[in-house]
Amino acid sequence: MATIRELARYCDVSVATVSRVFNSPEIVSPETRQRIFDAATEIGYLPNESARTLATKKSNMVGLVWDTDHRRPGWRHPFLQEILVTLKTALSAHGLHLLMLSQREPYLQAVRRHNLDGVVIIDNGSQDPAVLALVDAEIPAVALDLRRTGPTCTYVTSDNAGGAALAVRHLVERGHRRIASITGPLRTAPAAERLDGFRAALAEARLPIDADHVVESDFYLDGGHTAMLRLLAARQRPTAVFAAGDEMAIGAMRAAREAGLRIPEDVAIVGFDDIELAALVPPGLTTVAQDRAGFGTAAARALVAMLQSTEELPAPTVLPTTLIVRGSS
Amino acid sequence: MATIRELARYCDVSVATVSRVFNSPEIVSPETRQRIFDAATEIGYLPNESARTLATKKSNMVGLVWDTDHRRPGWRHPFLQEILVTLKTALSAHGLHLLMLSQREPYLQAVRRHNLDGVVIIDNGSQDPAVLALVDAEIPAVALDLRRTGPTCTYVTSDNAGGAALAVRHLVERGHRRIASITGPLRTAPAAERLDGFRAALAEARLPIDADHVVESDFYLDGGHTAMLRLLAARQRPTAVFAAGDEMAIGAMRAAREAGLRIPEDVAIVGFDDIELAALVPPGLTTVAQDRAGFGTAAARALVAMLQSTEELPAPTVLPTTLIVRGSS
DNA sequence: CTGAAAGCGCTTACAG
DNA sequence: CTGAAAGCGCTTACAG
Repeated sequence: MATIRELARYCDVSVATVSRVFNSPEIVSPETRQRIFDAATEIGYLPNESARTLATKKSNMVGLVWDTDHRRPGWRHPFLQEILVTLKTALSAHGLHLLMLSQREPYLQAVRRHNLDGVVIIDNGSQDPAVLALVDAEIPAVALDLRRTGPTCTYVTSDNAGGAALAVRHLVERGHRRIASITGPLRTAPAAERLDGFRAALAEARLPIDADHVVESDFYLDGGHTAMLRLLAARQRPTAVFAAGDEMAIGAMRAAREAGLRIPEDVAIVGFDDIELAALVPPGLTTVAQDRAGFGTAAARALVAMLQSTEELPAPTVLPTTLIVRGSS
Repeated sequence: MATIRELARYCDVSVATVSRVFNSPEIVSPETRQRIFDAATEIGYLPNESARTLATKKSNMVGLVWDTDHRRPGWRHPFLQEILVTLKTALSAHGLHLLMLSQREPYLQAVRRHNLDGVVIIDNGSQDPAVLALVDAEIPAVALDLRRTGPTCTYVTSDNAGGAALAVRHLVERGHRRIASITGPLRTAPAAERLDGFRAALAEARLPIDADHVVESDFYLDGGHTAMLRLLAARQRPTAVFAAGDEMAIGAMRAAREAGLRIPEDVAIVGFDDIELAALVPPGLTTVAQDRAGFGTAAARALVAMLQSTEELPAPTVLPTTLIVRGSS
């Protein structure tokens, strides 16, 4: 590994000039600039990032906060992979790398030790104090699926309420008047917002909400199954169910089928997320699709904007949702 | 952010002593050690990683090589999330962080610029020269699902051949004699190995392999569907199909059903991976389960071993597979 | 067990 | 447009 000193000597210039060639090429004369670039590739010079970070306090790395043990180990984000791919790609375009933060150490410590430029927070619904510490410390941060703002914190989320309303309006159009909902854990923003959208759309249609017809669940398949059992046992059985996540919706479908009900004739079901399975499980799950690629690119855009200017905080991004009608409704 | 100098002055010792307290606590006297530790938390001192890396040439970061654009954008690893979670957790326990490497720059360059201690390579089946460069450069590396070794490179993989054999023997026991296979892309190690296992198990049972009965596909659902169409059109229609990936198996089931065949009566199907969907798609897909958590933990173990001693290269890890019998066979 | 000092490889005012 | 020099915050032989 050649160092800046070696390259400087090789080109018979000072290290300052070499440094400038890599950092502000425009301020050095075209000839020497080119000569240094050529020599750099010739002798295989690469600027050492640790040294740069030490000198500049900027690491060109952003931390990824992604709490993995909090929920049950098998927890699967509906589209974590897409988020990572799009985030990584979009950040790369700005020379930023993603560092996955360990949970064995407070995130804020890791941010400081590594001079991270910012963080992306994938929420898991926990009110993690380590995450709050990050926001309080005014680290540039963008949260996903977590409506948190601060002087240096913005967020990107789906239009959860709007998506839920889409689902409900669709059911209303199909003639349903007794519509129930299986919610996610209401401490999580997406679950709470989808419930809000559900309520708002029913109010809009002037339909009452039976207290028995809202069951809080956990976003998982078995949870949806259990919740559906409760709905089927309600005094007034709903004719349609909006499950705020596809896994729960599929669990609910299973419960309905086990109870001898036909889908959608006896009970219609609509989910949320549009996971791969939704298209595959007969008769096809009607669901609300999120903009999977949007999360990563919007998060990267917001973060880069914050890093480039501390002047104005980027506005939160609310990604549109779309209804996908399949056989279950 | 307090620096080592400030902490040293605060404790009235030299910076060397402070450094020792954090790096080899045993060589400093218990009293001053404790005094320095206490003062560190008191004034909020955290060692600066860039400075440490610059001085030691070790970054405590390992690169994650994960090619995301090579395949189609929507490509989903059957259990990428588990790999990331287990890898991250296991590496954290050794104070190592995971840096997701950008593809805009040759991996080797990033490794050098950031002084990465090693890399974990999640293969995507491409013969990526950037990956080979890593191995040639003798960077400590562990490859997943890619049988590559070198002076500083080992791997972890499932017992793909053994798993395929499990599937075939099961079908043979069920009385099948015309068994076909839908393979993954044969340039990938898992696909090639599963085909080997398929062949070996048929030979073991003294069953012939019809040339028409091996169709190369792509690990995806639609690919499995197309491949199954070809198998159903074979002169001798197979009575059982081993699809070397669950997505393909599910595509094959769909094709069979569309052709009016009953599963498993008219045609039995066995997959590989045990994705979540396998249990959910009626009548349940018999499949070969991999040790999902094993990849990450084994990879971390191997890498840590390499980092601790350059003496002996850890042997490759071959994770056992298990047959999970469901309704499709 | 502890300290003084050199060195890791950069960047960036400050001069010229 | 370029260079000399200080500084970023650590670690680690070398002495003692």
